[in-house]
Amino acid sequence: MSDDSTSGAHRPLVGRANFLLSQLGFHIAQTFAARLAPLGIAPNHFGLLMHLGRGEGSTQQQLADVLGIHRKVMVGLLDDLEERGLVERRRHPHDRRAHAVHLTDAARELLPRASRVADQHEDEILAPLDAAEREQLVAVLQRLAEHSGNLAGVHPGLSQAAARSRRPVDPSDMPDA
Amino acid sequence: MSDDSTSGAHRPLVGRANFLLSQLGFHIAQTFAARLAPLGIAPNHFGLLMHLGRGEGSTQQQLADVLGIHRKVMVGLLDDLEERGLVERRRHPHDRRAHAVHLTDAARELLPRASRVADQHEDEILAPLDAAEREQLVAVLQRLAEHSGNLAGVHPGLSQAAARSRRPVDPSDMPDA
DNA sequence: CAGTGATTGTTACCGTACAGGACAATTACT
DNA sequence: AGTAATTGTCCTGTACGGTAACAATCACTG
Repeated sequence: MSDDSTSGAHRPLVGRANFLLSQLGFHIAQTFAARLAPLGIAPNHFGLLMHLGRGEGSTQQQLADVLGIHRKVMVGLLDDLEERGLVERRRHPHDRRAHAVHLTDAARELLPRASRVADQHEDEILAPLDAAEREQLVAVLQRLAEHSGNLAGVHPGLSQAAARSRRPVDPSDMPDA
Repeated sequence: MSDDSTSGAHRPLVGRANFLLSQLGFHIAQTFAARLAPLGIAPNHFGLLMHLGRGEGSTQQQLADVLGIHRKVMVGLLDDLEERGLVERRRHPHDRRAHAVHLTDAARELLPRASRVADQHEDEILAPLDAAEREQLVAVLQRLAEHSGNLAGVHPGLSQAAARSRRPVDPSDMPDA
């Protein structure tokens, strides 16, 4: 407190929770994208596949609403996934202008693998923590996420942060893999 | 564990620490940028100013090295800050091709205000936690950050995530301010 | 002291990603 | 039937990141 009178800006960034969270979050997003790249999908694709794995047949508009993105972005995401043979745009049974989005068998085979990648990634991130600390951290983060106003399970950077899956994985971006 | 045999992807994202950290980190970066926007700077500018507040006279190359970005990005950052009258590119005393970057009085007046914005922002993010929980969270995050391989106090998204300060602050991005 | 290579800051270029508006096809309402 | 709204898509302009190149200057070498 006594130092603040001189400049007020000397509190280091590494002691601020907001900086640490942002720094860690960005790093995690980067490394997760790198881990997912060999599977041919990006984190936003993974989130979309996860959602579809829990309920198919939705329209693109419904999916966009749930994930908090614009229809146009959903078009691009589904184009990517359809190109990789992971989703199908079927005709909607009740609305002929809408598509009913379904997973393919390839996606049902890929999804568990991607989920395992996420588990491994999480495990590596949390390596310095024991089981009790991990549990406590997740609980705290869930409280913070809920308070932040973000929709549960909806990543705010879905529309932009993960669209660079086309870029080949740069080894310099992967510190230890 | 018993459900994993069916699809393996049913573990919700909200229970994964890596997703929560990425989600929170992104949200924090966004809201922090919005809080900083009225001051006319972006988070990356703030980080640079913070660094300069602790030692002026460095060359642009030295600053770029410390912050882990390319010289070209530093040129843009300093262009922004110089345009806002926050930094000066003086002649380097020993190297006439390099610039010695110095803060202006306006920056010395702005820096404590920006620092207070960061404090308020942190306080809002951590609102659901009491003092002990906050301290423990910071300690845990520091451990994770150190293990992640990120340089202390260096934000990996410095080069890209904060360059949108020109965008006017969208009220829908500010949940409660 | 001349000369060659390396370094600093800057600019130009290119490819990509995102936001906005506009569009045909189809549905819902009157 | 006819009008308004919705769905999915496309087009365009804009901005950003990364590469290469450039003038100016320094450091080293003979």
